[in-house]
Amino acid sequence: MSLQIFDTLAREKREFQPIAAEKIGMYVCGMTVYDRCHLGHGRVMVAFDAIVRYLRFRGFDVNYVRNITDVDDKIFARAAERGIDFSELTAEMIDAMHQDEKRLGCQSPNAEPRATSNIESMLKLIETLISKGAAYQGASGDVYFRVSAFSDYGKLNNRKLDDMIAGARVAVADDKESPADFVLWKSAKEGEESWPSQFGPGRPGWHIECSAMSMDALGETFDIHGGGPDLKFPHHENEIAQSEAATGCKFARYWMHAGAVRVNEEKMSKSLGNFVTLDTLFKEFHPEVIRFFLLQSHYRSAISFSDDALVQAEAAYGRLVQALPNELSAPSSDAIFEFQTLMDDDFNTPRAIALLFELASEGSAESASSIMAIGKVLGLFTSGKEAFFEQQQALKAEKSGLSDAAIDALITAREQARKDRDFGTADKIRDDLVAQGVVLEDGAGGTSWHRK
RNA sequence: GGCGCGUUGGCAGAGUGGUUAUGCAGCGGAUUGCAAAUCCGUGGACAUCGGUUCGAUUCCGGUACGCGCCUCCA
Repeated sequence: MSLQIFDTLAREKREFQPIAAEKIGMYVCGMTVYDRCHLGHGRVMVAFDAIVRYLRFRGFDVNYVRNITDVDDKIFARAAERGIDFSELTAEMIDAMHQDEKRLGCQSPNAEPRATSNIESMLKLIETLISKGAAYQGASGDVYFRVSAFSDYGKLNNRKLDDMIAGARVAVADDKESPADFVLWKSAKEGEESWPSQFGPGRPGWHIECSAMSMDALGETFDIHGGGPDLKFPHHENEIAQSEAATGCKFARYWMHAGAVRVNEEKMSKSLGNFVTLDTLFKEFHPEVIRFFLLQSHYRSAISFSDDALVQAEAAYGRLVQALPNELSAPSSDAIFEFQTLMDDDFNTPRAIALLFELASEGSAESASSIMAIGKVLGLFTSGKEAFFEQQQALKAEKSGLSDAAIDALITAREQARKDRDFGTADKIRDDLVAQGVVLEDGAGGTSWHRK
């Protein structure tokens, strides 16, 4: 049985064969830390976290590297707006990102190289590119990558250079040889944050950091390079050009891209302003529900976000948590085998989740343990059965105007009415509670309740 | 204009050349004072037009609609 991965560059599923038998080097483009993460960021984090977890379950020793872009115009602009130093802003956002990630049940990457700590390495790479004729310094002092020096330019996105220039919306700098050339080193203007270099004070262009840091961490050629859907072009195309032009070697062997999160048929994005931050969502829904919602779609498909979709996911996930075993025993080897078959086909998490439901309806102790075992590989059920429901109830209680004590008092009143066979009053109390999101359950041992 | 993706039942979302996806919701039943929860059962789909085929939702081609990238964005 072999693992198939859809490779963006090949535009088809390919059998996965790592460079070294048991080891995988994987680099994923991370966040530019100038603002809080939104659901689109969350999707990339969760998708690659599930992939890494599965690869590890599959026996691979994965070295998962995800960068932090902490040099960028948007960062400087936001810091200036807030009147703080840019490093203060990035420290705050990095911290927030780590919290969001943790709540989503993601394991930390093995390394998180930061652009500001790797400028030396980028300058070395730029130097190499210049010496090979693949880069040049313009009159403005900016250093550009010479796209014409890399004949494979456009291979990731299946584009021809001529077509790109023809429809160019690229800002044309006067000192560029070609509009498609992109900046490697940006010379500093008066008052801008800058780092010293042989090209004069300035800061790195966006793409060069990923080439430098990924190759530093994983070597000139490594196994998997991933990222969000909007990085395919130009970011990843440019990474390939820079890296391969510098080393003469193949850069990443498999390219993986997550699909977009959509809102009303449109991509969730900063520029459209239609994004929801994870932070906001966590106030409405348990983080595990968000993760489950994300995993319910295949990592490459577009996923439609709506409040209703999350409510559906919440109901579905709750059923699975309910089916979790009270005492863990050995999972069914058949179930585990099936899970592996499904995931081996380009990480089919929606199908794996369907398997979870099939196991839930079996209802045996073994199937319950299988749910737990499989869920663990997907990074689900991390809170455990009781804690999950407790946390979820606490979340809902916070939004509710009705205190636990008030609910208990109403239930006591209803109990009395029921004893008096005054079902009209009893039902009225119950209906009022339902209207306020409180559901009663009359059991043998009395009435229990939960918030919905 | 270039490159690419999608269109599956009320909604979400997999997959397959001929056989049940799965979930949420709905409906019927068991249960309940009535409910809730649970359990059992159940209806409902493959945008459109052609082609290939014994047979296509699944392969090929056209059409329509939607979406993404081509500028910062995960």
